[in-house]
Amino acid sequence: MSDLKTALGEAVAAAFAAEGVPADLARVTPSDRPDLADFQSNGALAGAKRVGRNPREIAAAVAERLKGDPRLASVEIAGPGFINLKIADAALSDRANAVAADPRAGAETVVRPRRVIIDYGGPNVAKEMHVGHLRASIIGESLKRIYRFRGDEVIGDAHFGDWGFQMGLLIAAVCDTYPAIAELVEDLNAKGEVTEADRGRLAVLATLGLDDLGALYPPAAERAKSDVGFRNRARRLTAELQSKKAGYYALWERFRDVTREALIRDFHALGVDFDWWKGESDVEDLIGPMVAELDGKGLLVDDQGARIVRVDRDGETRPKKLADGTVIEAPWPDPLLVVSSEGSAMYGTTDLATILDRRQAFDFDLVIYCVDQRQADHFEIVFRAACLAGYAAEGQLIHVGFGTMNGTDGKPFKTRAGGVLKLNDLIEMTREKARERLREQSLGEDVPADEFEEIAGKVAVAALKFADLQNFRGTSYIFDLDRFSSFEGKTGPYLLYQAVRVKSLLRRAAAEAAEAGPVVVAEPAERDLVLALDAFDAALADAYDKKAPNILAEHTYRVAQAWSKVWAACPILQAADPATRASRLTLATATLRQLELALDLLGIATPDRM
RNA sequence: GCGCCCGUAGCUCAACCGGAUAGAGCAUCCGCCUUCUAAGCGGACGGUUGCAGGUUCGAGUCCUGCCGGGCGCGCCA
Repeated sequence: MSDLKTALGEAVAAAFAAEGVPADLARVTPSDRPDLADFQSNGALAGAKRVGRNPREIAAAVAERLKGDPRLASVEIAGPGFINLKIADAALSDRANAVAADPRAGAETVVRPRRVIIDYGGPNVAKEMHVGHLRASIIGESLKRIYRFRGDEVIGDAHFGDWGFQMGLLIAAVCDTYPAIAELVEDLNAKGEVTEADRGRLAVLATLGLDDLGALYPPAAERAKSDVGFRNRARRLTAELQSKKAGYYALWERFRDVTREALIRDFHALGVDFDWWKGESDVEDLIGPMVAELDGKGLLVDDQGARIVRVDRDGETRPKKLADGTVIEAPWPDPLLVVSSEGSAMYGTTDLATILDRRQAFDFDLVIYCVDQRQADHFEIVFRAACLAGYAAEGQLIHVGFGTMNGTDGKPFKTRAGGVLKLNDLIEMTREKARERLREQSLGEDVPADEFEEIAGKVAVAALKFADLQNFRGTSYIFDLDRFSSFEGKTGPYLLYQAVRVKSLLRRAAAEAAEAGPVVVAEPAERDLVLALDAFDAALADAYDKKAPNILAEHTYRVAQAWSKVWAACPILQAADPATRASRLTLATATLRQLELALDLLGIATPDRM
């Protein structure tokens, strides 16, 4: 069952073909002029040049062929050759009934499902989430849901940053701060293993919380920039951890576990859940054999003491400025640094090994990296290396970049105090605002305390997520606290509110034993609502193809708005006659289903009341 | 220096392979609750799409050059 746009597209294509104009030009789109038509086709304009005919003449001939179509109330030609189509109310009613009867609310599935991994979220050990993580997790989560709903087999992977130089920094900082832990770690290092007898002593590690780690890491990272001795020590500790020295490894396990546990909880509160929590450490064992394999394939080249894979193709160069100021033509992209001059694996090495791991664990057709746009060059290099190594085919690895969240000064967002705003603080702030609003509605007295909290949480998450998702992912935007915690206008809570009003209405209808029946579209507001509902599949397909949840967000808002207008203009339970009431109840049910479904695909849960 | 992204209403953002009169929300102003949740609905105000050229029947969208902003450019991740 296809939507009106597709069905009309086929009819127009047939008419074009019959006129000898390429049918691929016969695209039907929602009308730019709702006052004149529901849909339009601009194909005659594009086709005129190709076939050497006047566009209006083509449009007239096509229109003539379309006039007999019972689904069309009118076919008109306007301007230089636009074909304007107005749908008959009966056809609109049919479509509404079809959407109402469909558990998927009119959405199709892909013809050929793919195996897809979506890498998103970007959590790291010892780092509490801040507002910057909002985009990374929200966009990826929505893409995961959209892809899965369209029929692909999808794995969401958090790709936990738990292995690397930052771990050495953290070990140094923790040992300097907590002598008892330092003593235990040295002891275990000396023994070379952790035995059953050490169980009790390990309890001291359990006192380390994410708060402690979060407080220790930033100053340590800062110190490493200027203090060469400290930096070298952290490097050494990193290497010793990576060789799995018992004490450091035990300490690191605590870092990993305490962080992962807290992050899983925080992500879940945001409606973000991963299928895989694979860490960078999980591919550590693959790196040695992988390097040997790359070497065997002749891909590794020695360069300034390091080992690299060149990924530039013939003739790909760019002017490059050297340290001494001279400019030379150098290959581009830069090579992938696989082994540093100190013999350690780098960021890109781990990423490459992760691709290999994913190939082995889940024979993917596609991996989507939902990561900050700033890493575009890095991924280009890694992807090319992966193709050269034979881990992926051209086009199977995609970087879906997103812009940064900036402050009003145009730079990455900072609080007034100059620090980062913790994601949990932002959520709690918004949740408190939701509680206040609920108390004003005096809903607080009517619902149990736990439901009250649940509603406040859902409203807060809806506000934050929708505020982000309505922006195209690729562009940076200015983070405005007021806008993110706003509940009126084009916001998440507005969308929830529309769905909740329908739920309330349907509860009442059930109590009055009011029956639903066939939809018969009559009022202008009803027409607009059905046209909005009809556009679901197109929005979904577009969001899928472009990996852009904002397209679905926009659609969802339109449906909510169209419903709100019906609500204001068309009495439902008090409708003039039983048939109208039955029709509107069906329309309400269909709208609710699509709204809840679309919101769910955006990662937003709908409460029963608010 | 080189590359990528961006510049649209007072503010924050949209705009479907180039199409008609560039759309929303917020803010401001004016209306609408004895009837299904007013977190709502209706209306008004608000634009030389950074600037200058070019391609086209037609450009916010494509090309060139400027201006302004953000980001990136092997031994951090």
